[in-house]
Amino acid sequence: MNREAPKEVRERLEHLKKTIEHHRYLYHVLDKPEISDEALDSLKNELVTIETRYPELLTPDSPSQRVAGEPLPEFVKIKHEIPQWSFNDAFTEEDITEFDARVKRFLNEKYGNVSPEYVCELKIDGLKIVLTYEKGFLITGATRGNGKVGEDVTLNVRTIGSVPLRLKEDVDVVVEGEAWIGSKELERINKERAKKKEPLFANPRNLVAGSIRQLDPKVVASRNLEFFAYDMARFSEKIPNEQIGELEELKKLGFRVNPNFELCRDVHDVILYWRKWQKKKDKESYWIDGVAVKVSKREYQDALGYTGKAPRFAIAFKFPPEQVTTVVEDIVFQVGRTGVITPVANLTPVSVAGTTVSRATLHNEDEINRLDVRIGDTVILQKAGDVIPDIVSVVKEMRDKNSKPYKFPTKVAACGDDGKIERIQGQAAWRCVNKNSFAQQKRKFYHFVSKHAFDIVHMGPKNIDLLLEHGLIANFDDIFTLKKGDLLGLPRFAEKSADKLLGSIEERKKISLPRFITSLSIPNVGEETAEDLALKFGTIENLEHAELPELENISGVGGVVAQSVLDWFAEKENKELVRKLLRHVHVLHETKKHGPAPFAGKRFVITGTLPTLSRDEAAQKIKDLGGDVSSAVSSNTDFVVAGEGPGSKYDKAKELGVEIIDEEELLRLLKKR
DNA sequence: TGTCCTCGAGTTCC
DNA sequence: CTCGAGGACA
Repeated sequence: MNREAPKEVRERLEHLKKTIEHHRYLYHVLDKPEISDEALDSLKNELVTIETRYPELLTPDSPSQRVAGEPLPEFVKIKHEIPQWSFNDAFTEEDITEFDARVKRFLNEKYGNVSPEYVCELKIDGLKIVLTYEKGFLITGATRGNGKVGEDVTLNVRTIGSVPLRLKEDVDVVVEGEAWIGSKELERINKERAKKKEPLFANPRNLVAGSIRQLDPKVVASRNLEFFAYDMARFSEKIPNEQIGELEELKKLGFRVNPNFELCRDVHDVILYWRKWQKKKDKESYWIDGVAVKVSKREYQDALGYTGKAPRFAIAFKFPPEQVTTVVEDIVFQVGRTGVITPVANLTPVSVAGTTVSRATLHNEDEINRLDVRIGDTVILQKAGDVIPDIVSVVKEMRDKNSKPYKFPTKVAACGDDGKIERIQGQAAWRCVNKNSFAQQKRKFYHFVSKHAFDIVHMGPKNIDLLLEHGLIANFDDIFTLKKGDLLGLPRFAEKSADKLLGSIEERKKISLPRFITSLSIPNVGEETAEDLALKFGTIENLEHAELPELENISGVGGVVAQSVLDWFAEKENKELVRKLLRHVHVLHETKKHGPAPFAGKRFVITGTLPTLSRDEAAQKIKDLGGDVSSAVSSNTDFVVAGEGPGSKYDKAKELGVEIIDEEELLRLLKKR
């Protein structure tokens, strides 16, 4: 029994309906989508969820009641002799496991305990086309339409190079496949359209659908469409009894078949294939939105048959969407190590690109204004660089009439004291006026023990919080006077964990000068600058007494950084801190072994996950031989070392023609010298 | 002064 | 990874 829908839900439903209708109109009628298909899907999903929960709210005019793919009136309709089923969808590994169990249950009745093999093929994001051949000649080409009736697009299909007009054998056959367009071609066409001030295509599928449904075949021919065949029916010869055989047969007849299909022994292999392609999907020139999974044996396929709307022997195993919509529940503020205030949106948790996201940074005040994001807004969310959640835009149609622009606060409680904040002229960030807030202090501690500073392995943010809370540490040097007795009184701390923590502190009582400088949180001085300073001054005492001209003399250090260093050492407490730290810590003044430096002047950038080395290890090896490792690719970069799953740097390197090598090659270079 | 490059700082989830 | 800003160089 359902409760009656609350007012908020009814209102949200109305907003959803209007918004979806609006974007559907932009997409299908005006051919000018403003949001991605995935974002629109996400809104539709929410609509269906609400309607399922509260069936009394479902009305016939709801966008959820619209049948997709009705043929357009401009085209002659073709009745499909072979019904064109659509596949059911699986979105998660549980879904696919359940599908496998269902298949086995069904086959069990007839064949007993069998374990069917599956064929996995890439599901290309294009437009499904049905080709009918008689005696080897192409007779018609049709869109899928609603599955029973499609549009006759024969003239347009004939312009596609990879669709054979005549087969290699004089057979009758109906072939199904996907028409698609490569991303390069999409770019080319969009460039041309931009010149003519015509609206751009948002993605390849829009372009394919738009092209195939062109009334003028000449326009279609000017766009380089491609075609992959994947299924056959009504074959006048014998249809092979395995799905793979069918693909081979299609190749023999002269079709292009996507080469990345695989025969999987069981559902576990299917999942591995899916995971593999989820990572690799952006490397192909076509768009892939999932994996088509089919029971391989034709006999089993026939036994499984069809439900009312989809085959039981196959399923579309979709990749997680990379763009979804969600709601901004609140905007909160974080205080960084330097006192910078970062606004963060708390979101209704959603799954995007395979992980659940509940927070996203809003960067700064300007970004909030640019997006015009407000609390309660429905927003489009994606992952920037595959990791960091990023709010792309606000779905303004979903916004309440009474909502007002978000006003950046004048006070942030976490800044302590009266919470006052300031924004320095010409800078993007607001900062706490109070430089000693607890929040900021905490962040400095995180930095002090972090990997590139003191690297105290078992001292993470959790433990820092705990120690601060219990008043066991207040200054950095307190870390080195911790006693076992102090720790044992803390929750979650017993013999073992206490020993471990004290052990890792002990290990770091010897530290290199660059790391020591990095750990101090001197504004504008990071790892790289710390290295430069260490090289120039040799000891922390020399650095402490450095003067402005000396500092500015260093390449990479200008007025701002130099003053920043001077200001830091001018503070009495900071001098005191260094003095106290040196009581417990031995700073190694290693005389740099100036071995051979064959990589001198060579600049490297590392991206992705390397097979054996971590990125830091690889960087160290390069630096040992005199090479430079920088974080961004530019025309000055000599080599990009790319591993598994590289990001935008890989593309940038390609664009600039920078040499790309893998770990193996890097190691070879390192050895050779 | 303008442009390009590099570094610092902040970020999320598992 | 991305953004902003500091620094080098023409």
